[in-house]
Amino acid sequence: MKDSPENQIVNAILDAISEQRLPAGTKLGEQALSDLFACNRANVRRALASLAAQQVVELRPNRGAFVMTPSPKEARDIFQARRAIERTIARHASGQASAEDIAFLRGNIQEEAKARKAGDKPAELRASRQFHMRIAYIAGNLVLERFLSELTMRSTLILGLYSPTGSSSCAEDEHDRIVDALEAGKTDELVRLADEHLRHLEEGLNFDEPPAAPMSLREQLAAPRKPPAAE
Amino acid sequence: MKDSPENQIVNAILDAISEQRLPAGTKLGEQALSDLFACNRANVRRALASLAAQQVVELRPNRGAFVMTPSPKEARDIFQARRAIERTIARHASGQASAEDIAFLRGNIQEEAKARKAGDKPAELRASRQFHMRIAYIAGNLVLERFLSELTMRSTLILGLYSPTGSSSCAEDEHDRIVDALEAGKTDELVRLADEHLRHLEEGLNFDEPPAAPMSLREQLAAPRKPPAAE
DNA sequence: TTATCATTTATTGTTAACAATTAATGATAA
DNA sequence: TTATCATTAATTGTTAACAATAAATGATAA
Repeated sequence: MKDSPENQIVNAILDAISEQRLPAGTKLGEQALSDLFACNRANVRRALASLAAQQVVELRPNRGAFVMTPSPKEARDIFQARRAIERTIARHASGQASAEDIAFLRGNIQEEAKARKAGDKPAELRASRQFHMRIAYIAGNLVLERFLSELTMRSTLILGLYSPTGSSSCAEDEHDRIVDALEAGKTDELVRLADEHLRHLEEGLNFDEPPAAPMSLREQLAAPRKPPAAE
Repeated sequence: MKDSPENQIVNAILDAISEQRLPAGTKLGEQALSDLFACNRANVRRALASLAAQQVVELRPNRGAFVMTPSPKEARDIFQARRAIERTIARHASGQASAEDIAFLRGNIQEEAKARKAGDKPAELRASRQFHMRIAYIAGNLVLERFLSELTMRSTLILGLYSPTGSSSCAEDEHDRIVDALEAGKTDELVRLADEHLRHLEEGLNFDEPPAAPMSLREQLAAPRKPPAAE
């Protein structure tokens, strides 16, 4: 029941990105990946080609693969697309949730709150993403589910780049009300809540400051120490 | 200014599918492709991996790559997603079209009509697809544009499988009215027209009969001649 | 004939070696 | 010291040969 090496790599990278362990701009060397997953470079290359097709990885010729760095314009497009898709998902999920679905979502909200209190950002992001993806699952449209999966992934990169540390995640009371509306089958309200929820998330972004650090291992280690004299 | 071999292959296959020259289920052999595009198999494999990530090609382990054969359920999901995305696109394109855009669209409608009369199905499909994609371009959201590109591609495969030959394309008068509403900036009407247009397209599908032919070169050549005796 | 099985053929999957390109290092000159 | 340039190292891109798997063919037996 084991996955192909290619899928393993793809999923590992997607997981890492969705938990912000892999920041935008990180180089994904072929050698490093083939060592890590104990496979040949051919598999690594196919995995990177897949990720590039999903716009999660950027492939620069003769330079290698890098985690995509979304521009402000891309960020706007992505959130606009998310609203369109999640509104549709909300409309089709409304009243379709099973008892298990509702239980999962309520548990998920608590899990996210706990992670936030504990300062465990990866767990918080993972929970938040699972919340949105579960509703997509309830809606029962695999195409929209896949699109949303890609968009949440890229959203995480955007939050990592343009979020003033802290406002990066969803407001939990909004998730609460979404589940209420979903369970009650109040379609119009659910759609409105989903739309507003995403608008709030987008409003928390700040594109004025530079996109943080492009980074490389060397720079990450060289940055902390300040110049001894001068200023 | 030439593309990488990988992009060449990807674009050639996408073009062929979008004009129904490559029907669903067609095998895409690595050797055949590397011969055709005068490149090594490594490039072919990356191209196929990209196409698989876009759900346009199915990758069966140890069997090879095949043009995706959408199931009825997938067909429904795809058209549902298309409506959601094209409605959003219509809303954002409304009133944003330049004079060139309008001229292109009107010219495109004539082109499609001409191709239909001439019985040139590939040209008709190409024109129809360009119509939808141009409106996506006007809307100015690259993410939605890419999603729609994928969905129109898969729609073409669906039409090839489940369309009772003839009703396979868009009604041209609908395209006409869409351009009118787009030019006039009548947003609500435009969105309604776009939605109805896609519903009509979907209503023309017939899932009762078997998905046509799975086919292989040999079967295609063997089928026409009937058994001489017996029955 | 029909069905089953071994053999052959073709295709995909894997690996390693080599070439080409780019980044990094260190030397030289202003 | 700073800038420029040649040299070196590392990484990506390409190619070919080999192994593994599945399909096609043909032979054998019922």
